[in-house]
Amino acid sequence: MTGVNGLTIGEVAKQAEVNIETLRYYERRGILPKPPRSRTNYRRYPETAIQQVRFIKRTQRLGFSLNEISDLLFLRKNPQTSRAAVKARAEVKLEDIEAKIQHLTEMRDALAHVTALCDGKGPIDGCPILHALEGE
Amino acid sequence: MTGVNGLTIGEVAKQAEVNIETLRYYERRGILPKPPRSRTNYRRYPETAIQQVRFIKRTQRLGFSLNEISDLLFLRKNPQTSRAAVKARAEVKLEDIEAKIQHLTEMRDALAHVTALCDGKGPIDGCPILHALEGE
DNA sequence: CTTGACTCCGTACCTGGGTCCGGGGTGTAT
DNA sequence: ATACACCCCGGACCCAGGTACGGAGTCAAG
Repeated sequence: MTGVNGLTIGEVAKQAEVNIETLRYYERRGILPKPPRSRTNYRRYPETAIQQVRFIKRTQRLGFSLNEISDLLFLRKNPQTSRAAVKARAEVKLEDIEAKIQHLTEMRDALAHVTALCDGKGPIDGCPILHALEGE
Repeated sequence: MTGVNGLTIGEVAKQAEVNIETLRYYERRGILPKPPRSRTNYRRYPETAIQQVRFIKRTQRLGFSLNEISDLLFLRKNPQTSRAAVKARAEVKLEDIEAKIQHLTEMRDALAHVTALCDGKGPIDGCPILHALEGE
């Protein structure tokens, strides 16, 4: 059954390291193309499906939501869209991520500062960490 | 009614730029302290509530869940703990934050890398960003 | 004293991203 | 031919984080 006829959903799931349900979910979401079916209605995926799923997962790990990913996939299907459009989306995401890093860094510095104020001794009352958090 | 008696829920919502329902939700979750009530059972928030809500929202945008935020708030809430315990909590959070920065930095670098491949010119066909995401 | 905006509460509903369930049909190795 | 793993589907469920609904009470202005 495996072979020239295509991959079963289970095989794709295993190769792409996702749950079978996730594949059916992506199909419902329109984010993964509907594969052809066998005579007995089994999904028969082309080999490329594995790469497509990995693409989705990888892109998700870069901080894109499934909606943003379908947006990217939609762009790719429209030959009249430009590379600039893709690049623009990537750049927006990049700025998102950079802003988060920036804020987290500020928070880390603030927390590190406050933590350093405390020698870890004494009662809660007058704890310099709590004092600093309250003022914030 | 506005003034020395405290802020209404609507005023706090407006100032902190959240939905009224969100404030009541936070209260149910125990993330926002229950404010005193007026004779007629209206919530009367102190001015500091606005800052508290903004703190929550800011921290959330940095990637902390509401549970983690209550954890952070727990630092200043628990009167039983010693300074050492507070300090320990703060240090764990510091590590959390550093891990998040690390993760985001990896995402940023990967995304910056693929983005840099593209000069933003030409048709989508052969777009190096999509190509990189597809193939790896 | 009425009107319209505001508040109360409980409960239901929504989005995102899945995951599981159950009753059925297949595929194949023994 | 029987067992057992695999697949089908619709729908329920999960967690997180809210939003909306609706009937009832309250407030402030005119």
